[in-house]
Amino acid sequence: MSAKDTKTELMDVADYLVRHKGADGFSYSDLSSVVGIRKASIHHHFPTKADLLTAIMQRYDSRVMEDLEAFSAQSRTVSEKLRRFVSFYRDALNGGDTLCMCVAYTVTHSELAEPTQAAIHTFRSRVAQWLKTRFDEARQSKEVKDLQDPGAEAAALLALVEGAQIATRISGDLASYDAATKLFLDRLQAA
Amino acid sequence: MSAKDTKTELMDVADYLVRHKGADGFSYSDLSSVVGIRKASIHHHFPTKADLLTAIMQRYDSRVMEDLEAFSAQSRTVSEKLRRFVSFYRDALNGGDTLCMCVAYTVTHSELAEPTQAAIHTFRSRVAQWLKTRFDEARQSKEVKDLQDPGAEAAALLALVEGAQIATRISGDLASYDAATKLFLDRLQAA
DNA sequence: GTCTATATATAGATAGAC
DNA sequence: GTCTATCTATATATAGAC
Repeated sequence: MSAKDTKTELMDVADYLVRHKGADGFSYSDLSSVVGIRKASIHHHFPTKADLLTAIMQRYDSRVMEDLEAFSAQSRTVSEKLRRFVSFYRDALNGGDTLCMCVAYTVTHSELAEPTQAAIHTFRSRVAQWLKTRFDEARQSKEVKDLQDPGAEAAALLALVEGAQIATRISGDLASYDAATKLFLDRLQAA
Repeated sequence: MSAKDTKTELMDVADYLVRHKGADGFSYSDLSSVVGIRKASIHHHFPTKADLLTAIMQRYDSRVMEDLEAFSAQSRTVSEKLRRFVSFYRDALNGGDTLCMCVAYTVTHSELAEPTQAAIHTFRSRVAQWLKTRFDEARQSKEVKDLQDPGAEAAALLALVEGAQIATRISGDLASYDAATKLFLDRLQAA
Protein backbone atom coordinates (compact mmCIF):
# COMPACT_ATOMS: atom_id res chain seq x y z
CA MET A 1 0.00 0.00 0.00
CA SER A 2 2.08 2.94 -1.20
CA ALA A 3 1.01 6.56 -0.75
CA LYS A 4 -0.31 8.46 -3.75
CA ASP A 5 2.44 9.86 -5.89
CA THR A 6 3.03 13.60 -5.89
CA LYS A 7 1.59 14.22 -9.33
CA THR A 8 -1.66 12.53 -8.36
CA GLU A 9 -1.82 14.45 -5.10
CA LEU A 10 -1.34 17.71 -6.96
CA MET A 11 -4.14 16.84 -9.35
CA ASP A 12 -6.44 15.85 -6.51
CA VAL A 13 -5.97 19.15 -4.74
CA ALA A 14 -6.24 21.15 -7.98
CA ASP A 15 -9.41 19.26 -8.88
CA TYR A 16 -11.00 20.26 -5.59
CA LEU A 17 -9.83 23.87 -5.73
CA VAL A 18 -10.92 24.49 -9.32
CA ARG A 19 -14.36 23.13 -8.56
CA HIS A 20 -14.49 25.12 -5.32
CA LYS A 21 -13.19 28.52 -6.44
CA GLY A 22 -12.52 28.37 -10.17
CA ALA A 23 -9.34 28.38 -12.24
CA ASP A 24 -8.38 31.86 -11.04
CA GLY A 25 -9.15 30.97 -7.43
CA PHE A 26 -6.06 28.99 -6.57
CA SER A 27 -2.32 29.24 -7.10
CA TYR A 28 0.74 27.02 -7.09
CA SER A 29 1.33 28.46 -3.64
CA ASP A 30 -2.00 27.00 -2.45
CA LEU A 31 -1.10 23.60 -3.87
CA SER A 32 2.31 23.88 -2.29
CA SER A 33 1.00 24.32 1.23
CA VAL A 34 -1.49 21.46 0.97
CA VAL A 35 0.71 18.91 -0.78
CA GLY A 36 3.83 19.86 1.13
CA ILE A 37 6.35 20.59 -1.58
CA ARG A 38 7.69 23.97 -2.66
CA LYS A 39 5.85 25.71 -5.44
CA ALA A 40 8.89 25.64 -7.72
CA SER A 41 8.75 21.85 -7.54
CA ILE A 42 5.25 21.80 -8.93
CA HIS A 43 6.59 23.10 -12.23
CA HIS A 44 8.48 19.84 -12.60
CA HIS A 45 5.13 18.00 -12.82
CA PHE A 46 3.15 20.69 -14.63
CA PRO A 47 5.40 23.23 -16.40
CA THR A 48 2.60 25.78 -16.62
CA LYS A 49 -0.71 26.19 -14.87
CA ALA A 50 -2.46 25.70 -18.21
CA ASP A 51 -0.92 22.21 -18.38
CA LEU A 52 -2.36 21.44 -14.96
CA LEU A 53 -5.80 22.84 -15.80
CA THR A 54 -5.95 20.73 -18.95
CA ALA A 55 -4.74 17.60 -17.19
CA ILE A 56 -7.35 17.72 -14.45
CA MET A 57 -10.12 18.39 -16.99
CA GLN A 58 -9.09 15.35 -19.01
CA ARG A 59 -8.88 13.16 -15.93
CA TYR A 60 -12.29 14.45 -14.78
CA ASP A 61 -13.69 13.57 -18.21
CA SER A 62 -12.36 10.00 -18.04
CA ARG A 63 -13.62 9.43 -14.55
CA VAL A 64 -17.09 10.85 -15.11
CA MET A 65 -17.60 8.95 -18.34
CA GLU A 66 -16.42 5.78 -16.62
CA ASP A 67 -19.07 6.34 -13.96
CA LEU A 68 -21.78 7.09 -16.49
CA GLU A 69 -20.94 3.99 -18.49
CA ALA A 70 -21.11 2.01 -15.29
CA PHE A 71 -24.63 3.35 -14.71
CA SER A 72 -25.56 2.17 -18.18
CA ALA A 73 -24.15 -1.26 -17.53
CA GLN A 74 -25.54 -1.72 -14.05
CA SER A 75 -29.02 -0.26 -14.33
CA ARG A 76 -31.82 -2.37 -15.68
CA THR A 77 -34.08 0.50 -16.72
CA VAL A 78 -33.67 3.82 -18.46
CA SER A 79 -35.37 5.67 -15.62
CA GLU A 80 -32.87 4.19 -13.23
CA LYS A 81 -29.99 5.40 -15.40
CA LEU A 82 -31.44 8.90 -15.61
CA ARG A 83 -32.14 9.03 -11.89
CA ARG A 84 -28.54 8.08 -11.23
CA PHE A 85 -27.41 10.78 -13.63
CA VAL A 86 -29.36 13.45 -11.72
CA SER A 87 -27.96 12.08 -8.43
CA PHE A 88 -24.47 12.14 -9.85
CA TYR A 89 -24.62 15.88 -10.52
CA ARG A 90 -26.09 16.34 -7.04
CA ASP A 91 -23.22 14.40 -5.45
CA ALA A 92 -20.73 16.47 -7.46
CA LEU A 93 -21.79 19.42 -5.31
CA ASN A 94 -20.14 17.81 -2.29
CA GLY A 95 -22.73 19.42 -0.08
CA GLY A 96 -22.21 22.81 -1.71
CA ASP A 97 -18.41 22.93 -1.70
CA THR A 98 -17.80 22.15 -5.35
CA LEU A 99 -19.34 22.27 -8.80
CA CYS A 100 -19.03 20.10 -11.86
CA MET A 101 -15.63 21.05 -13.28
CA CYS A 102 -17.24 22.08 -16.52
CA VAL A 103 -19.46 24.61 -14.73
CA ALA A 104 -16.48 25.82 -12.69
CA TYR A 105 -14.54 26.55 -15.87
CA THR A 106 -17.40 28.29 -17.65
CA VAL A 107 -16.97 31.84 -16.38
CA THR A 108 -13.26 32.13 -17.15
CA HIS A 109 -13.62 30.07 -20.31
CA SER A 110 -12.48 32.75 -22.75
CA GLU A 111 -9.23 33.25 -20.81
CA LEU A 112 -8.22 29.60 -20.73
CA ALA A 113 -5.59 28.05 -22.99
CA GLU A 114 -6.91 26.45 -26.14
CA PRO A 115 -6.15 22.85 -25.05
CA THR A 116 -8.06 23.44 -21.82
CA GLN A 117 -11.03 24.84 -23.72
CA ALA A 118 -10.95 21.85 -26.03
CA ALA A 119 -10.93 19.43 -23.08
CA ILE A 120 -13.95 21.17 -21.57
CA HIS A 121 -15.83 21.09 -24.84
CA THR A 122 -15.05 17.42 -25.36
CA PHE A 123 -16.28 16.55 -21.89
CA ARG A 124 -19.58 18.37 -22.20
CA SER A 125 -20.26 16.86 -25.62
CA ARG A 126 -19.64 13.38 -24.28
CA VAL A 127 -22.06 13.84 -21.42
CA ALA A 128 -24.69 15.22 -23.80
CA GLN A 129 -24.16 12.24 -26.09
CA TRP A 130 -24.51 9.79 -23.21
CA LEU A 131 -27.80 11.45 -22.31
CA LYS A 132 -29.05 11.41 -25.88
CA THR A 133 -28.42 7.68 -26.04
CA ARG A 134 -30.46 7.22 -22.87
CA PHE A 135 -33.38 9.15 -24.36
CA ASP A 136 -33.04 7.10 -27.53
CA GLU A 137 -33.48 4.01 -25.38
CA ALA A 138 -36.47 5.64 -23.71
CA ARG A 139 -38.28 5.77 -27.03
CA GLN A 140 -38.56 2.00 -26.86
CA SER A 141 -39.22 1.60 -23.17
CA LYS A 142 -41.77 4.39 -22.72
CA GLU A 143 -40.36 5.22 -19.30
CA VAL A 144 -40.23 8.98 -19.84
CA LYS A 145 -43.57 10.76 -19.80
CA ASP A 146 -44.25 12.88 -22.92
CA LEU A 147 -40.86 12.06 -24.37
CA GLN A 148 -39.76 14.55 -27.04
CA ASP A 149 -36.79 14.55 -29.40
CA PRO A 150 -33.86 12.74 -27.68
CA GLY A 151 -31.34 15.42 -28.61
CA ALA A 152 -33.54 18.18 -27.23
CA GLU A 153 -34.24 16.17 -24.08
CA ALA A 154 -30.51 15.65 -23.57
CA ALA A 155 -29.68 19.34 -24.05
CA ALA A 156 -32.43 20.37 -21.66
CA LEU A 157 -31.54 17.88 -18.93
CA LEU A 158 -27.84 18.73 -18.98
CA ALA A 159 -28.63 22.45 -18.75
CA LEU A 160 -31.12 21.73 -15.96
CA VAL A 161 -28.67 19.91 -13.69
CA GLU A 162 -26.00 22.52 -14.28
CA GLY A 163 -28.44 25.29 -13.43
CA ALA A 164 -29.54 23.31 -10.38
CA GLN A 165 -25.91 23.37 -9.24
CA ILE A 166 -25.88 27.15 -9.57
CA ALA A 167 -29.06 27.37 -7.52
CA THR A 168 -27.45 25.31 -4.77
CA ARG A 169 -24.29 27.36 -4.74
CA ILE A 170 -26.18 30.61 -4.30
CA SER A 171 -28.75 29.44 -1.77
CA GLY A 172 -26.27 27.25 0.09
CA ASP A 173 -28.93 24.59 0.29
CA LEU A 174 -29.14 21.26 -1.51
CA ALA A 175 -32.92 21.58 -1.39
CA SER A 176 -32.52 24.03 -4.29
CA TYR A 177 -31.04 21.24 -6.39
CA ASP A 178 -33.97 19.00 -5.59
CA ALA A 179 -36.50 21.74 -6.28
CA ALA A 180 -35.04 22.43 -9.71
CA THR A 181 -34.86 18.77 -10.74
CA LYS A 182 -38.17 17.59 -9.27
CA LEU A 183 -40.28 18.09 -12.39
CA PHE A 184 -37.90 16.09 -14.52
CA LEU A 185 -37.69 13.23 -12.03
CA ASP A 186 -41.49 13.17 -11.87
CA ARG A 187 -41.55 12.39 -15.57
CA LEU A 188 -39.76 9.09 -14.95
CA GLN A 189 -41.85 6.03 -14.42
CA ALA A 190 -40.96 2.40 -13.86
CA ALA A 191 -40.79 0.45 -17.09
CA MET B 1 -26.84 65.89 -22.92
CA SER B 2 -23.89 65.41 -20.56
CA ALA B 3 -21.49 62.47 -20.75
CA LYS B 4 -21.86 59.65 -18.24
CA ASP B 5 -20.22 60.42 -14.94
CA THR B 6 -17.08 58.52 -13.98
CA LYS B 7 -18.76 56.34 -11.37
CA THR B 8 -21.33 55.13 -13.89
CA GLU B 9 -18.65 54.50 -16.48
CA LEU B 10 -16.69 52.43 -13.97
CA MET B 11 -19.77 50.38 -13.16
CA ASP B 12 -20.55 49.86 -16.83
CA VAL B 13 -17.09 48.50 -17.54
CA ALA B 14 -17.05 46.38 -14.37
CA ASP B 15 -20.49 44.99 -15.25
CA TYR B 16 -19.21 43.84 -18.62
CA LEU B 17 -15.94 42.44 -17.28
CA VAL B 18 -17.51 40.50 -14.41
CA ARG B 19 -20.00 38.93 -16.77
CA HIS B 20 -17.25 38.23 -19.30
CA LYS B 21 -14.46 36.87 -17.08
CA GLY B 22 -15.75 36.68 -13.52
CA ALA B 23 -14.93 38.66 -10.39
CA ASP B 24 -11.32 37.44 -10.36
CA GLY B 25 -10.95 38.15 -14.05
CA PHE B 26 -10.49 41.90 -13.97
CA SER B 27 -8.58 44.44 -11.92
CA TYR B 28 -8.66 48.14 -11.13
CA SER B 29 -5.86 48.35 -13.66
CA ASP B 30 -8.20 47.02 -16.36
CA LEU B 31 -10.88 49.53 -15.45
CA SER B 32 -8.26 52.25 -15.41
CA SER B 33 -7.16 51.68 -18.98
CA VAL B 34 -10.71 51.55 -20.34
CA VAL B 35 -12.22 54.45 -18.41
CA GLY B 36 -9.12 56.61 -18.65
CA ILE B 37 -8.36 57.49 -15.05
CA ARG B 38 -5.56 56.19 -12.85
CA LYS B 39 -6.32 53.14 -10.79
CA ALA B 40 -5.73 55.01 -7.53
CA SER B 41 -8.59 57.33 -8.51
CA ILE B 42 -11.00 54.41 -8.72
CA HIS B 43 -10.66 53.93 -4.96
CA HIS B 44 -12.30 57.33 -4.52
CA HIS B 45 -15.50 55.94 -6.06
CA PHE B 46 -15.22 52.39 -4.73
CA PRO B 47 -12.86 52.11 -1.71
CA THR B 48 -12.50 48.36 -2.14
CA LYS B 49 -13.18 45.97 -4.98
CA ALA B 50 -15.83 44.31 -2.81
CA ASP B 51 -17.73 47.61 -2.75
CA LEU B 52 -17.67 47.71 -6.52
CA LEU B 53 -18.72 44.08 -6.89
CA THR B 54 -21.67 44.64 -4.58
CA ALA B 55 -22.70 47.88 -6.28
CA ILE B 56 -22.85 46.38 -9.76
CA MET B 57 -24.80 43.36 -8.48
CA GLN B 58 -27.39 45.64 -6.89
CA ARG B 59 -27.68 47.78 -10.00
CA TYR B 60 -28.00 44.65 -12.14
CA ASP B 61 -30.79 43.45 -9.84
CA SER B 62 -32.72 46.73 -10.17
CA ARG B 63 -32.38 46.84 -13.90
CA VAL B 64 -33.33 43.23 -14.54
CA MET B 65 -36.35 43.38 -12.25
CA GLU B 66 -37.43 46.57 -13.95
CA ASP B 67 -37.29 44.80 -17.28
CA LEU B 68 -39.14 41.77 -15.98
CA GLU B 69 -41.86 43.92 -14.48
CA ALA B 70 -42.15 45.69 -17.81
CA PHE B 71 -42.72 42.31 -19.48
CA SER B 72 -45.50 41.65 -17.01
CA ALA B 73 -47.11 45.00 -17.69
CA GLN B 74 -46.76 44.94 -21.46
CA SER B 75 -47.56 41.33 -22.33
CA ARG B 76 -51.13 40.26 -22.69
CA THR B 77 -50.56 36.56 -22.11
CA VAL B 78 -48.55 34.43 -19.72
CA SER B 79 -46.88 32.58 -22.57
CA GLU B 80 -45.75 35.88 -24.00
CA LYS B 81 -44.22 36.85 -20.62
CA LEU B 82 -42.41 33.53 -20.33
CA ARG B 83 -41.18 33.67 -23.90
CA ARG B 84 -39.77 37.12 -23.22
CA PHE B 85 -38.11 35.79 -20.07
CA VAL B 86 -36.34 33.05 -22.03
CA SER B 87 -35.29 35.60 -24.66
CA PHE B 88 -34.03 37.92 -21.97
CA TYR B 89 -31.55 35.33 -20.68
CA ARG B 90 -30.56 34.65 -24.27
CA ASP B 91 -29.89 38.34 -24.91
CA ALA B 92 -27.86 38.52 -21.69
CA LEU B 93 -25.30 36.31 -23.44
CA ASN B 94 -24.45 39.18 -25.79
CA GLY B 95 -23.68 36.66 -28.48
CA GLY B 96 -21.51 34.60 -26.13
CA ASP B 97 -19.44 37.40 -24.58
CA THR B 98 -21.21 37.60 -21.24
CA LEU B 99 -23.31 35.65 -18.76
CA CYS B 100 -26.04 36.62 -16.36
CA MET B 101 -24.15 38.32 -13.52
CA CYS B 102 -25.52 35.79 -11.07
CA VAL B 103 -24.03 32.91 -13.05
CA ALA B 104 -20.75 34.80 -13.43
CA TYR B 105 -20.49 35.17 -9.66
CA THR B 106 -21.38 31.55 -8.88
CA VAL B 107 -17.97 29.92 -9.12
CA THR B 108 -16.14 32.38 -6.85
CA HIS B 109 -19.17 32.74 -4.60
CA SER B 110 -17.56 31.43 -1.42
CA GLU B 111 -14.72 33.96 -1.73
CA LEU B 112 -16.90 37.01 -2.12
CA ALA B 113 -17.64 39.51 0.65
CA GLU B 114 -20.82 38.88 2.60
CA PRO B 115 -22.69 41.93 1.20
CA THR B 116 -21.92 40.78 -2.33
CA GLN B 117 -23.17 37.28 -1.57
CA ALA B 118 -26.33 38.75 -0.08
CA ALA B 119 -26.94 40.88 -3.18
CA ILE B 120 -26.56 37.82 -5.42
CA HIS B 121 -28.93 35.79 -3.29
CA THR B 122 -31.51 38.57 -3.25
CA PHE B 123 -31.38 38.89 -7.01
CA ARG B 124 -31.84 35.22 -7.71
CA SER B 125 -34.73 34.95 -5.25
CA ARG B 126 -36.49 37.88 -6.90
CA VAL B 127 -36.21 36.33 -10.34
CA ALA B 128 -37.51 33.01 -9.00
CA GLN B 129 -40.41 34.80 -7.34
CA TRP B 130 -41.26 36.65 -10.55
CA LEU B 131 -41.34 33.32 -12.36
CA LYS B 132 -43.47 31.68 -9.70
CA THR B 133 -46.04 34.45 -10.06
CA ARG B 134 -46.16 33.85 -13.81
CA PHE B 135 -46.80 30.13 -13.28
CA ASP B 136 -49.47 31.04 -10.72
CA GLU B 137 -51.15 33.06 -13.45
CA ALA B 138 -50.77 30.13 -15.82
CA ARG B 139 -52.96 28.02 -13.57
CA GLN B 140 -55.88 30.20 -14.63
CA SER B 141 -55.01 30.69 -18.25
CA LYS B 142 -54.03 27.11 -19.12
CA GLU B 143 -51.30 28.34 -21.44
CA VAL B 144 -48.61 25.98 -20.14
CA LYS B 145 -48.98 22.36 -21.16
CA ASP B 146 -49.01 19.90 -18.22
CA LEU B 147 -48.47 22.67 -15.71
CA GLN B 148 -47.10 21.40 -12.40
CA ASP B 149 -46.52 23.15 -9.07
CA PRO B 150 -45.69 26.85 -9.79
CA GLY B 151 -42.73 26.89 -7.39
CA ALA B 152 -41.23 23.77 -8.96
CA GLU B 153 -41.84 25.15 -12.45
CA ALA B 154 -40.09 28.40 -11.49
CA ALA B 155 -37.07 26.61 -9.98
CA ALA B 156 -36.75 24.38 -13.04
CA LEU B 157 -37.06 27.16 -15.60
CA LEU B 158 -34.53 29.41 -13.87
CA ALA B 159 -32.04 26.54 -13.66
CA LEU B 160 -32.73 25.68 -17.30
CA VAL B 161 -31.91 29.13 -18.70
CA GLU B 162 -28.79 29.38 -16.54
CA GLY B 163 -27.63 25.97 -17.74
CA ALA B 164 -28.44 27.01 -21.29
CA GLN B 165 -26.06 29.94 -20.83
CA ILE B 166 -23.34 27.53 -19.75
CA ALA B 167 -23.98 25.40 -22.82
CA THR B 168 -23.58 28.46 -25.03
CA ARG B 169 -20.38 29.56 -23.38
CA ILE B 170 -18.74 26.21 -23.87
CA SER B 171 -19.90 25.51 -27.41
CA GLY B 172 -19.51 29.11 -28.50
CA ASP B 173 -22.81 28.83 -30.31
CA LEU B 174 -26.17 30.40 -29.46
CA ALA B 175 -27.82 27.37 -31.03
CA SER B 176 -26.96 25.55 -27.80
CA TYR B 177 -29.15 27.97 -25.89
CA ASP B 178 -32.02 27.34 -28.23
CA ALA B 179 -31.54 23.58 -28.11
CA ALA B 180 -31.68 23.56 -24.32
CA THR B 181 -34.76 25.77 -24.07
CA LYS B 182 -36.74 24.31 -26.96
CA LEU B 183 -38.72 21.77 -24.94
CA PHE B 184 -39.88 24.38 -22.49
CA LEU B 185 -40.91 26.83 -25.19
CA ASP B 186 -42.84 24.05 -26.90
CA ARG B 187 -45.00 23.74 -23.79
CA LEU B 188 -46.31 27.28 -24.27
CA GLN B 189 -49.49 27.70 -26.25
CA ALA B 190 -51.54 30.74 -27.10
CA ALA B 191 -54.28 31.41 -24.55
C1' DG C 1 12.36 15.14 -7.88
C1' DT C 2 12.91 18.71 -4.70
C1' DC C 3 15.26 22.51 -3.07
C1' DT C 4 16.83 27.83 -2.61
C1' DA C 5 16.99 31.91 -4.82
C1' DT C 6 15.38 34.96 -7.97
C1' DA C 7 12.98 37.30 -11.91
C1' DT C 8 9.11 39.79 -13.48
C1' DA C 9 4.52 41.13 -13.41
C1' DT C 10 0.44 42.37 -11.30
C1' DA C 11 -2.84 42.63 -7.55
C1' DG C 12 -5.54 45.72 -4.18
C1' DA C 13 -4.79 49.55 -1.41
C1' DT C 14 -2.98 54.07 0.93
C1' DA C 15 -0.72 58.85 1.60
C1' DG C 16 -0.62 63.13 0.40
C1' DA C 17 -0.04 66.87 -3.34
C1' DC C 18 -2.82 69.48 -6.65
C1' DG D 1 -11.94 64.12 -8.05
C1' DT D 2 -7.67 62.96 -9.97
C1' DC D 3 -2.91 62.68 -9.72
C1' DT D 4 2.08 60.61 -8.49
C1' DA D 5 4.41 57.73 -5.65
C1' DT D 6 4.69 53.97 -2.85
C1' DC D 7 3.53 49.79 -0.05
C1' DT D 8 2.79 45.02 0.58
C1' DA D 9 1.31 40.84 -1.04
C1' DT D 10 1.01 37.46 -4.37
C1' DA D 11 1.10 35.55 -9.01
C1' DT D 12 3.50 32.39 -12.62
C1' DA D 13 7.77 31.02 -13.94
C1' DT D 14 13.02 30.01 -14.38
C1' DA D 15 18.06 28.85 -13.09
C1' DG D 16 20.84 26.03 -11.09
C1' DA D 17 22.46 23.39 -6.73
C1' DC D 18 21.67 18.97 -4.34
